[in-house]
Amino acid sequence: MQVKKEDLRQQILEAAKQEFLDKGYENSSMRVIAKKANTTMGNIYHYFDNKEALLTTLLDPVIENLNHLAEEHFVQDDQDYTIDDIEEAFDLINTQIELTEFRYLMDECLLILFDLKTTHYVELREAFMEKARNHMKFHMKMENDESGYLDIVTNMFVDCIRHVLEEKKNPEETRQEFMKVFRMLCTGLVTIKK
Amino acid sequence: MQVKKEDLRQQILEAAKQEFLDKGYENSSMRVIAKKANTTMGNIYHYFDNKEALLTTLLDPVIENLNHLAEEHFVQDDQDYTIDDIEEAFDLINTQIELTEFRYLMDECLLILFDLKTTHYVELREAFMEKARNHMKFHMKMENDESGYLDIVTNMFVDCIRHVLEEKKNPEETRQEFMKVFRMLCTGLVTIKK
Amino acid sequence: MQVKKEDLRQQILEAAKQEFLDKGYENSSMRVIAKKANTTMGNIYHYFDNKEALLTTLLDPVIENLNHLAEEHFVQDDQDYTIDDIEEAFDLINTQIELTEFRYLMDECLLILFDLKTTHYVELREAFMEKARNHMKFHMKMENDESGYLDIVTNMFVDCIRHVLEEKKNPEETRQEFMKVFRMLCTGLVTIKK
Amino acid sequence: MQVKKEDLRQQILEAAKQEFLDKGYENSSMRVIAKKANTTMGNIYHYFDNKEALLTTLLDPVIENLNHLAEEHFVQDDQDYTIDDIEEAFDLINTQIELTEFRYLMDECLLILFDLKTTHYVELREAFMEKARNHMKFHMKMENDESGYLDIVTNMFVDCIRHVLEEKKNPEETRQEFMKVFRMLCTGLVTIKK
DNA sequence: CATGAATGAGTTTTCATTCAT
DNA sequence: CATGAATGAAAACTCATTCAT
Repeated sequence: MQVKKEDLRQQILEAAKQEFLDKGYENSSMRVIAKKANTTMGNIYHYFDNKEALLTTLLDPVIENLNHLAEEHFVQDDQDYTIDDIEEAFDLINTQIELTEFRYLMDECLLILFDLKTTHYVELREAFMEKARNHMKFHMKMENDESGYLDIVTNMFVDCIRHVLEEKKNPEETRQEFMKVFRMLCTGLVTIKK
Repeated sequence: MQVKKEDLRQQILEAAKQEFLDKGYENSSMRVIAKKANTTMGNIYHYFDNKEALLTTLLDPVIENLNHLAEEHFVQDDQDYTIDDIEEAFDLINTQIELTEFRYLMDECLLILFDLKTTHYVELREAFMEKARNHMKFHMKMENDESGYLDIVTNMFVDCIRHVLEEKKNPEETRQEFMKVFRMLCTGLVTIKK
Repeated sequence: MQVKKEDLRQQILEAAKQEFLDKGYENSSMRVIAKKANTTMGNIYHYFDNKEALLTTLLDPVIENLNHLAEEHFVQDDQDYTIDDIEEAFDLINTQIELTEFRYLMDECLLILFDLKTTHYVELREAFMEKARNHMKFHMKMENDESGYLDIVTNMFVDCIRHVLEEKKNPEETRQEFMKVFRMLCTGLVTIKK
Repeated sequence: MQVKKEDLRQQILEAAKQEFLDKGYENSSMRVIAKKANTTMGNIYHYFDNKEALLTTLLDPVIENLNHLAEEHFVQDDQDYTIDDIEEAFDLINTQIELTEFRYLMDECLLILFDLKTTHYVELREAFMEKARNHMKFHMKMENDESGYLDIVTNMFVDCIRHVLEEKKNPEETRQEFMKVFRMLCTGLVTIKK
């Protein structure tokens, strides 16, 4: 009946992750998570201090990855793309995406993060989004009066990630799907700006 | 101090709507809604049978509008757009969007619907999404093996609506913003297919 | 079945007071308090925000009385008593004790305060005790090297109050009992100092 | 790292004693005791049957000492003291207190016993207190109508012990402090009776 | 209509105790 | 002996809902 420590820990985390994805963190109940992890509520507290610790364990690596991404990718000396060199640029991105940490971002826990309504992660998330908006603003040479536009496009980029993740394919398929949608989004953006 | 019956009903609905938007339906508490509506929890139950009745009152018209939209707009004899006639097509849509029920869809309650995790509305929402996917599949002459792609694009379309609504501008501005993002999205789609 | 609001509020407070006296605040359970107050746990939360609010409602007036007492009675221009004028001094005190707020201190809740192990009241209590020690130090013309002695005597004074209160007699009897023990304590102190 | 059996047993007892003194028996948690004893909760149960067994091990010797004291000291053929021979009497007590089991009573566990709110020790404690009251009643030639007075004085005697113990000085200092307060208490008692 | 008291099941969390290893 | 995983009951507190007034 007894499972080895690390196994159960993973089972609990997996159950929590599924519940958080399904119901959202705030609506998930420890009782249900315990049941899904084939253990008791009390026992979960041997592995995690409290409900938020479950969230923390899942999201802290994600936040760290987001910060890495921001530091490494959101650098302002990149070229900006036009319709003329966009194909070329995509080839570059296509290669990068295989090499960089982009793929580490492809984690369902991102969806938990983006659905959160409470906790301090909301602020961390918004801080990242602000950076992403600034990055995109630079790339697209946007004026301040286009800020609403910018906001929407950035969110669509996020949703692009979101929906790729919801497909739950294998990493390679996920990457391709992401590139397909990303390309479409960028093409639209650049064409319209022209 | 006493408010007329219909007024209070609206106040309650408005408070519920704001709470549902802020916290999500499942995380909203009747106590807070009552407080925001300047009435008591008990009194809410004179106007609405239960918590779900609040949701129903808010979402049923939205569902009805979605169904109208599906019946009227998702008809298969529409022209499909190519890069060559896209400008012309947009002028048409631009006109339609002013005349048709599109504008009635521009209702924050849509956001409540799209954030729901439980209740039967999830199924109604998914049914509408399926229709929307089929519609888009036709427009874009997609093959079955592109279904993942299709799914993502449809969701992005939804998010386009979502984020326009979150801007909370006046109707005319909202419509323009929507058209801007919609045009970008479509341009990307069509260009890529070319 | 329904009791008027203020009645039940008092019932709950009385039940809490008895439980706190019996088991100590930390060991008292809301469930038991509810049962003793003939209501449900949930209902207590209509009257009081949480368990500590029960304590606060009981102890805040006590703290206030202690502060009044300290301000009014712990004044340093009092005469100090010697064995020679002690009888005379007692007559004075006997009168004062009838007129001043001393009698308001004769509240069982003092016992709750003195048994507390946690919460911020511990600090408030100790602050008062420090003042009382200083007051007694002045009266008894104590030197610093007698501080241990002082501490003990002050605590015995407190216990004098404590045990008078535990007798649960009517106010007049309580006052007399207090004076009897107080006189004994002071006589011992003064005689020994001589 | 491993400690010899008897050593660990003592460590656990010491940790329990400190916790019981700090938080009271009822508020102490086995988890904290285990941590303070540098062992695990489970392991405590190899040495002691349950939480109450910890208490029993600490308090049974104390109870036994109290019973010895009662049998040996609470004998009714003692002299009774008056104001005239009190100095002489104190010299006697001062000697006795060094020789007799009085010193064995000077055990912090007494404080645990006097703070207990539950368990059968409450009854044992009260039984001892009753004997002590009877003893003091005899010494002071009290009438029945002075029983309230008696109760208080006995409790003050207990508190006298309590506060001496809380000072945590070395045995000799403790004895002297006790004598100082004890003398003051008795002087007051006897003088007043006069 | 309106109030807010009342209920009971739900929530997260803690705790003494047991048990497999 | 020792570990720490596991359990189940109890803790404080919340919440949708009902009902007396």
